[in-house]
Amino acid sequence: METQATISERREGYDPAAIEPKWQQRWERDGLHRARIDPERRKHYFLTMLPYPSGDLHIGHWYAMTPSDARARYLRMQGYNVMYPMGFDAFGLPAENAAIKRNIHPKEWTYANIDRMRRQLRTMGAMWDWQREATSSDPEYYRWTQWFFVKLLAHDLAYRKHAAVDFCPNCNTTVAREQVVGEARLCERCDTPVIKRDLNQWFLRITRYAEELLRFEGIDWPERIFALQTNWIGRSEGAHVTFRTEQGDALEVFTTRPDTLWGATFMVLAPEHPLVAGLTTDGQRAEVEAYVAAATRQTDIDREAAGRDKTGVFTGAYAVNPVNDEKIPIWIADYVLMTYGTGAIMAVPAHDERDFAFARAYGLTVRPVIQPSGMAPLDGDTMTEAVIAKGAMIDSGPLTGTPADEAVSRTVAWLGERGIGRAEVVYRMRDWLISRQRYWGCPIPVVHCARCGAVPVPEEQLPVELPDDIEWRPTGESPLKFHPTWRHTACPKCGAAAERETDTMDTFMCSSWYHLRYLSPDYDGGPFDPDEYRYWMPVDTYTGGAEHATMHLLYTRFFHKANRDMGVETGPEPMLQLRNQGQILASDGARMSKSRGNTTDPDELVANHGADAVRAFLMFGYRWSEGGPWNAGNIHGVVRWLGRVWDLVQRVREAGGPDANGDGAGGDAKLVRDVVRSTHQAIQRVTHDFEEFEFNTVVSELMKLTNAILASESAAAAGAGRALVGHRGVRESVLTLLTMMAPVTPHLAEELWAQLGQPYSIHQQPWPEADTALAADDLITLVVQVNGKVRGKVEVAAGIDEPEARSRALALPNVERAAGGREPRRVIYVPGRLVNIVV
RNA sequence: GCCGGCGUGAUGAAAUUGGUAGACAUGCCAGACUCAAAAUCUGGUGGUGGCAACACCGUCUCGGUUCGAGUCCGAGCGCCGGCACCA
Repeated sequence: METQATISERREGYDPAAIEPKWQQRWERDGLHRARIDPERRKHYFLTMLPYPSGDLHIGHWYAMTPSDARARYLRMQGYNVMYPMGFDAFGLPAENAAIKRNIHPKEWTYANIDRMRRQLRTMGAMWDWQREATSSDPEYYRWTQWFFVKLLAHDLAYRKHAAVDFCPNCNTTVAREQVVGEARLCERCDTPVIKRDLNQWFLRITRYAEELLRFEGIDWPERIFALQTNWIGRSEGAHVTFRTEQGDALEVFTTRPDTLWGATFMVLAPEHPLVAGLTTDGQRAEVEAYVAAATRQTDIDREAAGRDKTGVFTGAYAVNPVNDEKIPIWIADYVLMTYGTGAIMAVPAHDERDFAFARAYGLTVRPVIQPSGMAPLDGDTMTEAVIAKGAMIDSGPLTGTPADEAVSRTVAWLGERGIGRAEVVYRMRDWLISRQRYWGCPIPVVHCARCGAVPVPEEQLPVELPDDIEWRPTGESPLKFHPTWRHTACPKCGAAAERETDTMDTFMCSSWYHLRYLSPDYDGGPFDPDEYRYWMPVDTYTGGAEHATMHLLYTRFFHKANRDMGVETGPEPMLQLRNQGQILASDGARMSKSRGNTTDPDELVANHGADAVRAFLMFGYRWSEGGPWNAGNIHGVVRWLGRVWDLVQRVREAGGPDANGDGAGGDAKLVRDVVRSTHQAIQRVTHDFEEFEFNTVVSELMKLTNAILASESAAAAGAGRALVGHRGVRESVLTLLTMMAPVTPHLAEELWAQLGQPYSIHQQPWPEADTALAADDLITLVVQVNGKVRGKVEVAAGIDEPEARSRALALPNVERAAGGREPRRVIYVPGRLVNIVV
């Protein structure tokens, strides 16, 4: 760090600490970043995921935001009317934990952090329109979060139910299924294993949108996100089949293999299945009750661990298989989950691994009803594993002999005709649990009335505000519950004394619509101003981390679709293009964390090198989509580059005005021509790379252009000793270089632009257009291969024709030697690229 | 088990449609400037052999297609991420 600090400090002139705040203030004063509706211009809503105000901006924020900013700036120079807003996802646990630990109010903690982070964010020199800032913990904001909730409730998209839910004992609150991570079932926030609790909680019916959420047409998002969301939603096609118990109760099951129905030799219910108690015979009751009790006590980790020995108990009851009226025993076992399908299965041990293991463990019949081709005839008594492969149906009553490719469809049709079953699609995704037993969140606007039940707070009474005076007790219940007065209110419907809901909402609820609040953060006639909505929505580009794939990114799509169906929004999707950046890791490859002490402080980097260097380095040093370990040394490259650009511009100034040296003559003319060509080639590549989010090559092309100008300059100096930079073409190239640098290093570009007497602001200049003719090479290097191996190169005129290229290639001594006097059998000529001589 | 992604110098990484592998940088080596160092500038830098011209090898491995493969196809290995007793 110490050695790097000296680089920019000692360079004469270029002092980022002086120029950066100067321009930031000027841009702000001039409202350069204000985004206003302008029907005459193409709009572009560029959105970056908003930060949680944890206290300090870290390098990850810079990595996510400054390349995004560069691209937003690029688009503005391309002529788009760009809106680039910023805000804070300000509700959440850390504030409350700080309150408990340090006795500071969450509100105070949060807003102090926001002030601090806003200051830090400004040092990035990003083009955020701060007048569109929104903070989710402001009552003016969460009024509308509540408004959405009430709407969802009115449209039956929110409901309350008593259920076994995931509870984090460390965060002291329930969490959504999406917020439980991995096989170990850890809390997404704090890595504590979650436990099950039976609670009355609020859910949003995201499952109603499962099918639509699987369709990604018309949105340009990474395939990876589609895969993650598709996995998460977990669609399964199969059939719903109604069995009957001997007593006549319907026993519903879902199966993906209706073609194996004739092989069902027993049934299995989840221990929690509502029919268990009624079905169990007196003889089996004690055993069944003991098993149910044991299953209830177990955690999901134990219960859902694959590969574990199967256990279960016979209920004493029998079911009737509707396809053949066969009587089969009903068991209970914890490998069947109450939360998926119907909580009951038909067991086909011959064709399902789990059922097979269970059947062998308890001596139940295994009956093959599918015979895959090319496999020896299956024998239920001797087979050692289930046969999953599809095959022709055997031993299946009227459908015996149905070939593999028709087995499922014909069975489903057959079931339908008899009213026994129908095709069904089942999803793994669950409804979104939004209740949180915490204080620092958006209150759920519901009043519980003894007579009227759960009554939504009327729109005109919103927001239901959080009380400031609150005590924290780590009880696992909402602190709001212990407030002396807050929860007592009158039922909005009947006026009787009633109690407020004391749980608050999942903060993902707040962030599901923040892009709408940015449209008009001060609007109070609705969550957003419809005029702003019509102009700006949908979001054109969205950038942020892929870790939100099955949480925020899924929730926000759901929210949008629900809003559309409720008449609040329009269009199929909220965000058209999504790009994910990777993560900056510590230099040892581990995740950066304050507790590990391996973080990189962006403020310090800015103090040492300036924001422009940090921005440029973060773009240059990584594939943006990948990220990687922090490497402090590599920033030297961009620091040096910026210094060279600065020095170059000083020499251009010294050389005088635009016409100081005209266009040059003689040897200089060629050098000027080289510079111009490099410039137009750079425009082509930089433009392409900005479009593709390839920021590392954006910067490397800009460096290359700088190097090309410097190389021509020193060649001229070595020749005639004149200053090449005085030529109009070179001066224009330098201006073009600055223009293309403007999105990457906005302060330096603006400063040097001004120093060259150009009109303020460089950020309002049009993006340069490449002239194909000027970009064209007049000399090209042809690679000459013999039998596909490079044996030489020739410099030729760009317009060379094939016979000429061929004879030039064959004339090379090394080529002659490699050919060894043999006659060419074939010559492949790729114009502008190579000549391959096959002998 | 299923579904994604990735694998290139000492390091970060480049490489339109298959067409000079390693652009642009970092680091390192040498030189210039300096009393010296830093900074800056110049040159070199994939491996092996050779004074050199040059040759051979080289993009995780093996095989294939092709005049030509980092890129396409097949099989495999390794790492990372997601899902998973999901019927």
